[in-house]
Amino acid sequence: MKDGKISFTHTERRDAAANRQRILDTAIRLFEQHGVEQVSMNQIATEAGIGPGTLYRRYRNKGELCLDLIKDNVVLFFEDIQAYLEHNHKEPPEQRLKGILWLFLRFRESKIQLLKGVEDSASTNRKKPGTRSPLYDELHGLLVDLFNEMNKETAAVRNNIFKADMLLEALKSDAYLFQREVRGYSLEEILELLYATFIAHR
Amino acid sequence: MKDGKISFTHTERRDAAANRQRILDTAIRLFEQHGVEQVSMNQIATEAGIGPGTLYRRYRNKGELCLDLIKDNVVLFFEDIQAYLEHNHKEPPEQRLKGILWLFLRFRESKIQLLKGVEDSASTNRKKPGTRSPLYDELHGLLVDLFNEMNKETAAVRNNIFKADMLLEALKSDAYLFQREVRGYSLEEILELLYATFIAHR
DNA sequence: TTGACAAGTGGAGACATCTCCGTTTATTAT
DNA sequence: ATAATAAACGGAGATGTCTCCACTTGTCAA
Repeated sequence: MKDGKISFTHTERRDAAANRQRILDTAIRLFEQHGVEQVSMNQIATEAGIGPGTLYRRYRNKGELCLDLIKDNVVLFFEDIQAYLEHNHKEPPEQRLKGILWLFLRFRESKIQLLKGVEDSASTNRKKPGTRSPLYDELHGLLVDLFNEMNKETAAVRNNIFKADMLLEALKSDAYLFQREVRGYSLEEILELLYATFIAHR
Repeated sequence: MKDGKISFTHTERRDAAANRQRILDTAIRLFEQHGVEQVSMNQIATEAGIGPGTLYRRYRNKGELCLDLIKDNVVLFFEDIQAYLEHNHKEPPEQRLKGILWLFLRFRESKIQLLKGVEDSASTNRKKPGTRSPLYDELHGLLVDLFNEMNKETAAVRNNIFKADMLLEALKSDAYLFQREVRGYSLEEILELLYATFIAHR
């Protein structure tokens, strides 16, 4: 066999793969050129030389397309977290939680437009009201574990699940951009404020 | 002069007022019949017997229409808060904060669809990224005052502004409905969890 | 090679939001 | 009354999301 292509063909036809690459390239170019929010799915389809139906066949909405564009970064992000936790497993959970928040804030900042794209169409477009992405669930699990480590009373688990939900709520595009642009805080200041609000609690 | 009508005319023509009432009646009927999310502005315009342009002339989007439908309730809600605070001004600030949260949760529950309508088009539709409604600012001010009362150190004001932002974030439709429908909590449970997360701290 | 079939395609069109602008109408000053 | 005028109107149409389905094309097995 030449390479992975043959087994790949079983799930994606070769012409389709080519189209997919053209979509991705076109989207990246247009997003960089005009900003994620300004670019419509129609525009992407037209510039990629395909019909709108073809585009929507692959990505059910703009959010899925955005997500595909950062999928690799998401994987790297979780690897970073893994590495960080291993290197710092002796630190107190408060510290490790803060470290994860910092990693997340930097990730969020680096992919700010695409993440907003993902969240926007997720909220407009969800069929099931409260469905969260696997990304959400994975982070949520990590946070809950750390909160549990901080407070060993089993009665607190419910509180910790809730607290993790609230913390993730605070990290959403809307809330984050509000702090960043209206309140005018820097990344570092937001980290401190999050720490004081959700972790320090003396 | 006959009465107040003349000065009123200066701000709203009589035929326009009639149309406005028809819009409101139609919207209420359709919202109750099909649910806020399912009803389009076009549908409202058609059923009210006016053109879409006329509807959009008065309400720049569905959110503004929803807001107009609960404006009276919002006023009542703030009066409730005022009365509550006056009757309980001797209680500790933690208690008063909890009381306000309870009033808010009940208000939110009673107008859940319309509030979601307001928030949805506010987030889709905002020209200025982080602009918050006056409703938001008013509540925010109340919360900050109570947090400040709980912690008199002036250095904490910044933290308290942030904490109030986070608390309001937690009370948004999205986060609230997630707790309600996915986590399966009752109003009372959400109140306790909010209290434990944002107020009790220690 | 070839035929069957699943995978992929494209574009018309259903619907929604929202704008633009020529036309109509209520009101007021004369 | 009537004319002037500002407010209100309505609907065509621009733009966007997303679906549907008749048609085309790769792939694989025979």
